[in-house]
Formats: sequence, structure tokens, C-alpha cells
Amino acid sequence: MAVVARRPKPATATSPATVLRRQPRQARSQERIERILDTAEQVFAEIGYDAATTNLIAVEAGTSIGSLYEFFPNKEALASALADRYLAAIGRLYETLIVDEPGVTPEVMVPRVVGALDAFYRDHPGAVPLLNGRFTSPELASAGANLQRAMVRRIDAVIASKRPDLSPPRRLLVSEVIAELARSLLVLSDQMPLHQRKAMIHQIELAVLGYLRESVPDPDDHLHTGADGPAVDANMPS
Amino acid sequence: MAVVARRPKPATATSPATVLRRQPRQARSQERIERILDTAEQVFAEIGYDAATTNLIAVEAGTSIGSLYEFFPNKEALASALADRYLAAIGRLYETLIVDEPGVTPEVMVPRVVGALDAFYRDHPGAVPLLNGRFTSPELASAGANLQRAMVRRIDAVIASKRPDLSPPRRLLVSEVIAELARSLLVLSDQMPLHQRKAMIHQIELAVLGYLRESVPDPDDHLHTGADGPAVDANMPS
DNA sequence: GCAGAAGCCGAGTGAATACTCAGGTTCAAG
DNA sequence: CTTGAACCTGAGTATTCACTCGGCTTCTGC
Repeated sequence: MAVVARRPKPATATSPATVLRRQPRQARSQERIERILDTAEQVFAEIGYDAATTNLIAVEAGTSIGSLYEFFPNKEALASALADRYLAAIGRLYETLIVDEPGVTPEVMVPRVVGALDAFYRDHPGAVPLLNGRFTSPELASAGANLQRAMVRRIDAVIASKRPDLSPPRRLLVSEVIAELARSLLVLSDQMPLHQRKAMIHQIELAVLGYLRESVPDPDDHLHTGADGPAVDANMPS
Repeated sequence: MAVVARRPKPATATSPATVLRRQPRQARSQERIERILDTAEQVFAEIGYDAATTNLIAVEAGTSIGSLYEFFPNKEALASALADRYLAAIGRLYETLIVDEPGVTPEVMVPRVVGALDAFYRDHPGAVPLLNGRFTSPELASAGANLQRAMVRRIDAVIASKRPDLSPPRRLLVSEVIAELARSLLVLSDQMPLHQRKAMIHQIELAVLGYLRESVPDPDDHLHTGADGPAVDANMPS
């Protein structure tokens, strides 16, 4: 991985926020940019960020390196632009799926969210290493962390509404665990052979639901109230 | 990542199985090799395989590139040698911990295995990307896959003994899910900030146990026998 | 103590590759 | 139609980095 520029920095000290070196004025170049990004996504996913050369990306996109560098200041900007795409898409997904609606039980919501995320990562195999990789640039890492926090907040809000009896810190821990389970699930399913993937995903839904039952015993469920209440001791963080 | 030689292959067509170019005859060089490997482990873990240069590893190990290449045929051999170390250690760990003994319930074994693996990966942060990385060389990938299969087999054997009522394919699926949960847990805990890690690990144990209860209802547990028996439908793979 | 083997060193080599730039082409406004 | 801006091109540049090799040092067996 190691998304690090070879040379310390090119002389152009442009603002770090902007991903594009220059805004395109014509439709032709706008399309070219899209094509370059689509190709970069493919190439990164297939051979990894480091092994991907900017020349290869340009050629595969049917253009020249010169054009690539006309708009993207450097190789990392390609990764950043892709990350922006992914973050927006996943953010929308969360907003749509992790909601506090009356009839939506965990048994309904968990498969829904898990299924949607699985589908997304299947369609975008480059997203996992980009957002969750160990050696990405600081900007990408913090972008991924923000996304994770957003998911935690949404889950926390839903639990707060459904289960007002839980203490806030306890709720937060559970939310964090669920979000982490979800993230690791995605990393996992990303590495799975396709034929096992579907069955495995379903089992993982069971694991999440199992964790919920284990960790947050349902007061309405007379079958689970009994000697094994909060299952195991010491559920709180130190 | 992309553990791929820059040049197709150096002229020396040595056997691929051997990690060392030559066996050391003197104690001094044996120690040097160990030091190089220890340093490589650190450096890979800190900045990743690609960003790590062989020169840096040599210097950090207090030796010269010449000496490094005296024993290791190329950069990838360093990774292979490390993988061998890891595989042996984790294999021993499985043999010790995943065992079919009378008094050992899931509630005992799961925390034990999870704790040991967590400790191992904490002490060896390079192991996760090396064995579970997406763009490692084919040899490393298949080594990691073998390890995973070994874990599945051991879990399967234990379940077979404890729960002879389960059908073999069902058992296998459950074993695979548990092994995958364990693996993803490690990838996860590897990326966690240390202060959250302990609490999170415990919660993940709950998730594994919760999955077990959800997926393999305990016939002895009168609290869980009832209307929600096997919890959710369609537990079998297509 | 000697000879030869084993080990060690690090400047140097060649290939890979991120990025530039001078010169050409296509567009849009007047 | 003209003109200048936007756009495109790809050979070339500068740099990095895996790996070599000739010369030196240390060890071991006799």
C-alpha cells in the first residue's frame, strides 16, 4: 500500500483540499476525467495502488499521461478522488438504511444494511483497501474514520430510540461493536471467493443478531429473560 | 502491497522453496540473519512492504545490503521467511488451544483462543497484512489459506465431538464462519486504537458465542429451546 | 601461523516510474 | 474566419530502489 509520494512534494504548492488541478471547461475533458477515474478504480482494485502505474491507467483509459496530469496533480489525487466517491455513496447508504422507523426490528435492519454494504463492496472492490487499508495517507485514513464515526452515531441514535433503558456509555459501546463488526465483515467478504460469499454473509447477519441478543437482552422476550441475563460479566470498557 | 518483483526474475533460477540463498556456517551470520528478519518485521509493520526499502532494513539491522543479499535472494524472501515464522507460531497456537477436552465449553475456549490470537497479532503487527493481505504473492496467499483451513478443520473436529447431532455440512459451515469471524476479528483488532482494543475484544467474544447460540441451539439449554429454535430460516449454503 | 573459506561491505548499475514540457489539435466566442 | 484559450500528446527527465560485485575482514581447520 503505502500511499506516499516518491518525491517529497512537487514544487506546485496547491491547496490540499482540491483534488483537481484545474476545473474542466469542456464536456470532452469532463468525460475524460470520469474515464480516468473509472479506470483507476479498476486498476487499483486489480493490482493494488502501488503496482498500478499512472501510465497504465492513462493508456487503459484511452488517453495519455499528459492528460491525466493535466487534471490530477499526482497519483495520490486519483485515490483521493475515488475515496470521495466512495464516501459519498456509503454515506447516502447509511442515511437511507440506518433509520429509526416504527416497524423496523434488528432482524429486518441488519440483513438490509449488511446486504447493501456487501453489494456495494462487491461492485467496488477497490473501496475496502482504500478506506480501510493500513498504509493509506493520513487524509484517507481520517476520511475512513469519519465515515465509521458517522455509522456509529446513526446506530447509536436508533438504539437510543428503541431501547431508552440502556445507559448512554453502554449504548455507545454496543454501537461501536456493531459498526466494527460491519466493517470487518466487509473486509472479510471482500476477500471471500464468490461462491461462499452469500452463505457467509447470511451467517454473519446471524452473528450480529446473536451479539445483540447476547449483549442487549430484550426485555420483551420472555424466552431470554432468566439466569443468563447479561450473559457474561464485565460488559463495560475500562 | 503487491509483493511482486520489479524485474521479472533475477538470473539465479534457484529453487523457490528455499528462503535462504545459502545456509550460514558461523554463529555470527546466523545472528545477523535473525537480526535482519526482526528488523524487517518491524519495518514492514511500520511502513508496509512496498514502502520498506532493503537498504533501510539493512541499515536498521546494523548491517549492509551486501550482507542482506548474501543470505536472502530478494526482497520477497524476507516476507516469505517472516510468513514461515508466523505460520509456525500460529499453527502451534491452534494445536494448543483448539482442543477437544471434557470440561472445555465454548464459553471457555472462545475467550482463550481469541485472547491468544489477539496477543499474538499485537506482538506481531506485521502478521496480519502479510498473511491476509490482498496483494501478496501467490505463495503467501496460499500459505495463509492453508492456515485458515487448518483452523477450520480443528474447529470442525471439536464441534463434531461435542455435538454429534449436527450434520457434517452444517458443522463445516459453522466452523468456517467461526474461523472467518476469528480472522476478521484479527484484521479488525489490528487496526484498533489500543485503549479500545481490550473492551472490543471482549465484545467480539460475545459475538462469536452469540453466533454459536444463534446458529447451533444448545439442546441442554432449556432456556433457549422454544419457538425461536434455529432463529432464522435457511441456514444452509446454496 | 597459514591458507582458504566464510562472511562482510557499500559504491555502483540498470530498470522502473512519477511527473514535465514543448509543441500540436480542438473548441468557442466575436 | 480568426484568435486565443482549453485541451491533448508522448518522448524525455529526475529520482528511487532492488540488486551486484570486487575488494576487504574474520573465522576455522590443520
